[in-house]
Amino acid sequence: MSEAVWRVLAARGFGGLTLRAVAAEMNASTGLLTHYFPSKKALIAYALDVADERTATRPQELPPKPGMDGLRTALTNVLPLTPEAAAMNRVWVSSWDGSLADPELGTRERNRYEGWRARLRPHVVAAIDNGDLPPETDVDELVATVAAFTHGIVVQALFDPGRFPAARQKALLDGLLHALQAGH
Amino acid sequence: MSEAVWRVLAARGFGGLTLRAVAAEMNASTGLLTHYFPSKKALIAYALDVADERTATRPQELPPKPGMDGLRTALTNVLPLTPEAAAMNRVWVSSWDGSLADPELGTRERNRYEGWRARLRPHVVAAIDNGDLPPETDVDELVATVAAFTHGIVVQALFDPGRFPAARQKALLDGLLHALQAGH
DNA sequence: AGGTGCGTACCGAACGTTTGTTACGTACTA
DNA sequence: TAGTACGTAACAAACGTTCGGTACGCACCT
Repeated sequence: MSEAVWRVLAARGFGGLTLRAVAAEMNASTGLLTHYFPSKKALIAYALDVADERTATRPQELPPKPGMDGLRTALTNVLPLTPEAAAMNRVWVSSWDGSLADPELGTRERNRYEGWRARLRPHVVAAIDNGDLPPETDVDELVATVAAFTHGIVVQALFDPGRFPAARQKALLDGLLHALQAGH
Repeated sequence: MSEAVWRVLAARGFGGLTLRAVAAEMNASTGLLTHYFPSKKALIAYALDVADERTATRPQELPPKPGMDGLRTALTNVLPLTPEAAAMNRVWVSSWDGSLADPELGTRERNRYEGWRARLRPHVVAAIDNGDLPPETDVDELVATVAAFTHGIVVQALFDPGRFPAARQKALLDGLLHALQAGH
């Protein structure tokens, strides 16, 4: 079931997520879908769950050590460096259309962002403790900054993969982190 | 006509852009719409034109002087600091769903990004000439970086306006630009 | 000057398709 | 027997698209 939903998501985005598309993808009837989902909104919610889970369990590079390197790794793991990672990012970006229109989904996306920033926070704190970042650094501001930068690179890379190959994405991230260190 | 299209876009996003919605918005029939647009894709293309024009002619703060201040102004003008600017950004973000699914629209969005970066470029060059940025700065990398950061702030602010009020958005931008100067 | 022809602008209705949803039937299981 | 797990069929609504018809204006002809 989650497999079929994900395949539809990857192929057509959230805008192309329909009961029949999912049913066809698993060679089943629409009755099966309505049996498990009382409404379309429930299907969308489940699709977001699927995306959440695929995001959480995706292959990730483990942070080598706390601090700046850990932060770099955490952000690198988000970038569309592989076709699979690109597909995942495409799904999330495509979800923003509906999330901006529906307040309920908007709240969910806001919480998702909040969770991501919360997961980034310890790395920044460790980087400060390590002396990689100046002690007077405002943690929340820096977290929001690197999160913004990373998603900005994601979007640009999705629309122009030729101009933003994996190597450049990583170089851009390195450049930003280096600049933020300020006292190297 | 462009007024009606824009109202639909602002209220329901690109996902909610239908012939009937536009027709209703201008108290006309669907026949009028099909008279001017041979297909739905033509309507979408026109809607993107409308969005492009509203973006180009939106009220902007003029760059006080070339260099870092000019770059800051150019980026500030993009941020969703007012309800109108937020509506405009919402429309653009909502357009990404379709642009990721349709190759033709994808190319168009890629070119739009390219144009934006090209417009940012002179400011970066001037900043280097002024000594605001180190002479060894890679212009294209820095342009991509500030563009990424800005759009990343846009998305976060759209989903969490409470946590990203205008003052914080500007403070975050200032913080980034300050960090990029590196030799103050 | 006045009729005629024709392209443009638009309406209103209908078409076929796709959508989400509902209802009903059937098989299996406990 | 009761309940879960589906399939099949139909539904109304909304969609993009097509089409016949009307009104208007401008050129042309006599």
